[in-house]
Amino acid sequence: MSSKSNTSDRDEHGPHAKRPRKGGLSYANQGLKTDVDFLSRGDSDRPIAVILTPLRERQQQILSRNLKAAGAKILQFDERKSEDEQPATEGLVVVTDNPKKARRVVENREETMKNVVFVETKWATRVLAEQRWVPIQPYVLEQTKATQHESSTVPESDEINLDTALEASSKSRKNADTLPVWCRKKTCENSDIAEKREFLEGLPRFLCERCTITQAIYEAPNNELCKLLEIIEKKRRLEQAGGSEAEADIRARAYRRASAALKCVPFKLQTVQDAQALHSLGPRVLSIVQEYLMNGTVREVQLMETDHRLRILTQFQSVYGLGYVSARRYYDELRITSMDQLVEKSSRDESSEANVLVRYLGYIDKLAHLRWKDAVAVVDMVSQAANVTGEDDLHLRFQLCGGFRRGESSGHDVDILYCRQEKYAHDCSSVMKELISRLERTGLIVKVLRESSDTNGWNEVRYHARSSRAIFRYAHDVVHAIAKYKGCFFRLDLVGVRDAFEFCFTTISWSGSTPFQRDLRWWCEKKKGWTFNEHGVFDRESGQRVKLNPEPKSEMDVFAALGLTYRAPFERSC
DNA sequence: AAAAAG
DNA sequence: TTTTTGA
DNA sequence: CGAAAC
Repeated sequence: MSSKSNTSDRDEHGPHAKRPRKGGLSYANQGLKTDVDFLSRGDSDRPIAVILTPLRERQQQILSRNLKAAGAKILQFDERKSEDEQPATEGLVVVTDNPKKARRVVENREETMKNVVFVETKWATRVLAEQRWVPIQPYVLEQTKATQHESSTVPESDEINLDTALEASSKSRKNADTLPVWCRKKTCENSDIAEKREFLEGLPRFLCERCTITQAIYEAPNNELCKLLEIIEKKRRLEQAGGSEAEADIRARAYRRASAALKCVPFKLQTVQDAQALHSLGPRVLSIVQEYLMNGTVREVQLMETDHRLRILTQFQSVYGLGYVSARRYYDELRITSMDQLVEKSSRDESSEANVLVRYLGYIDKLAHLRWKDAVAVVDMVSQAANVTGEDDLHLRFQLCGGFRRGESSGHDVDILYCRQEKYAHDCSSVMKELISRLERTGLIVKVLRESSDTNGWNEVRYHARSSRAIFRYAHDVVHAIAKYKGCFFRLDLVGVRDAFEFCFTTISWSGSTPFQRDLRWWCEKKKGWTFNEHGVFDRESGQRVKLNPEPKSEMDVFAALGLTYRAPFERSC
């Protein structure tokens, strides 16, 4: 898109403008047609400058990277003063969670700045979610004008400070000239029903074409409903609703898909009609949605809390090695009706089946959820242990995947991928055994629950899955283990990619989320006639590897080669 | 359970 | 109405 | 080889 055409209709991008609808995608552009520089035109022709302060580190990283990509100029203000490069920018937006502190920081830094506007981080999130300019007015926290501070007596406490500022802001809001252009326009509320409906209907069919930005940073607006739907999903699986396991799975999955679809909606659903406009919500799910909107609760969900069997099954099913089938068998046939009984009886069980279970159950009461920060630290430890031991360097690179890569704040397991560094990529031998032993020696891995076999020697593997008939040279090395960090135990999954060129496909696959992956693979099948898996892309007919050019080296390359708009990991949390 | 294909 | 739903 | 689990 040329910048010239932008200039001509710049005014129409303001808060209130009734913009001409482009291809039916008005509310947000979650489809393929992305206006990359939608933040680059603010007041005059200067880019909009955005300061992020003070925010949690991870949030700041994510917002900063993406606002910049959208064309905004990012000014990093931390406590210590940095150097020069003053932006003589008119429109300065300060994105912050703490207006008082932010104001102090900004004032210390810069006297010449005019028209500073403090906005909630929600604004930035929405801008990115909708991929377009969003009026900041409803999100404004406080407005500061340098001239007004000088005239007013210096207030000591923050409370007073805030009060006067608010007063000033309401005055200056009327005084249009002192404000950046986007503030001069009147409020544009997102309660415009027609616009909402149009947005919902305009969402692309496949989850891999949408983005879910709010998930990683904030609780999404429809989070409560999503959680309820996911509880119903679990319940349907536990109860084996609908006869066979497969039928239960298909029906349960519909609820998961509905939840996933809702996670791409940047505003809170008010009516069933809103929900109806969404893809993958049919009559059954809508009746649940209606129940929720009317009562705030769903009876089927409450059963999960009241019913003893369902409660115990839920506990069992969370144990490594126990799926829905085994959980039911233990409860219904073996009459094991509590976690304590499970621990006791399985320890007396001699079968090899129970072996893994026992290994895991030994840690059951010590297992803890990790925070994002810890997961990142764990990757560091793994990397250290693998490469710096005074022994031969394994030349590995590591990649955090799973929920933590998508920016989720906590999780019960850490997924780490590894392969040889580029210089050593020709070597496809397995290092799994060596890596495990090094991690055991450093004390990170406490117990190996399961590891893939045949890692020695050539190990050429041909997979002839019925549906794909795909062929690849090496199976991935997989380790499921229990690890210990800071006195906490948790599940650690390691995946070794022996053909290093497959790494970008493996990274996409292991970064999830599950619904995102399903739709990505389904999209490949439908739109391209290709089969996508953790090894690469294969032609459905011939089973041959599809030669993508240029050969993808990163996730971004893969999206590009497929013809999909790139979605950052945190945009895949559906 | 929902949507696409037949 | 039948088929498909990730690998 | 198929079921179950991840």
